[in-house]
Amino acid sequence: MDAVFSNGILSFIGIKFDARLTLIDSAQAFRWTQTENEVCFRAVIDGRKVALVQQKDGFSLHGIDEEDIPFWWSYFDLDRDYDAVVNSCTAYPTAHRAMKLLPGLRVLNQPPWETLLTFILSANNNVSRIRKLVSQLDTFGTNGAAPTPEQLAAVSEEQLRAIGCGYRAPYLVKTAQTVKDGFSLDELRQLSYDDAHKKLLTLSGVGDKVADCVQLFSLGHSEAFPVDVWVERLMRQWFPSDAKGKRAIVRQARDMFGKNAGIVQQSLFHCARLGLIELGTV
DNA sequence: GCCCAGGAGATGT
DNA sequence: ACATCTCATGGG
Repeated sequence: MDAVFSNGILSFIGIKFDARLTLIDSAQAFRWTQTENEVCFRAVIDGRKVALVQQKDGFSLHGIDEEDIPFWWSYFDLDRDYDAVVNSCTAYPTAHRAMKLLPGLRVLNQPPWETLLTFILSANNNVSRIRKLVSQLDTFGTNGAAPTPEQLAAVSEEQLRAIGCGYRAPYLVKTAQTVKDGFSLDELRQLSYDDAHKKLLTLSGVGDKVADCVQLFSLGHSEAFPVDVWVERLMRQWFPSDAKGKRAIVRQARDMFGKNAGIVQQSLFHCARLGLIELGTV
């Protein structure tokens, strides 16, 4: 894979990347919009306004600063060898098949605070509405960026209900206050998966599933295995076991896939949602 | 009108 | 530790 930077444009050539799938359909990020003949994508990530163009053999980022190249390198998870992940799950044919069906799907490393906000909003919600709520929440931020913990802590529960947050409104206010008061999300990167998970559970609106999403999509904890209604169904059908609750399913998946559990989960999730692999109704 | 959505929190056992 | 209920909101 080659990376070339010139005049605010950073191009990655020779890499498998499906922009539509990774940035929008995969439901791991909710800040990207697709425009202009379906090859251009735009977003404000951690205050950085960027445009991404899908190329035949890679993608390019427009309007970025040279000093932010490491940020974007991490964001798009360019250090990970996805072929190695595919090869790591040959013992589980359905997982191997799912990985091969979606070769351009990557797991992003997003800014933790933004990620925490979006997945608190995700609770018992659907993808299209999560995206609208994230967009609405940006009205409390600056220049299209997500509100900072300080900005959000200054917003009332009533204001959040007014834009449609519903019963998640108090969760957002409390967690914003907690982070404003010194809870460090970045420090969680240095902790083990289990220790970071326990700390995340102390935040309002964060349970096992949301914690796993934050760990997988923003803290580099690739062994995190978020179990939502889709993943629970798919695990019971494609990998039958004696696992009773969701916690047991998480343990099962981590036993099967180890450090790659979260990466594999993304492909399984999308194959189920898109119907690429049959998922009956039980 | 009913059921569902990348669930969490409170309560009761 | 586990089951059950409630919590807004919009879309199918």
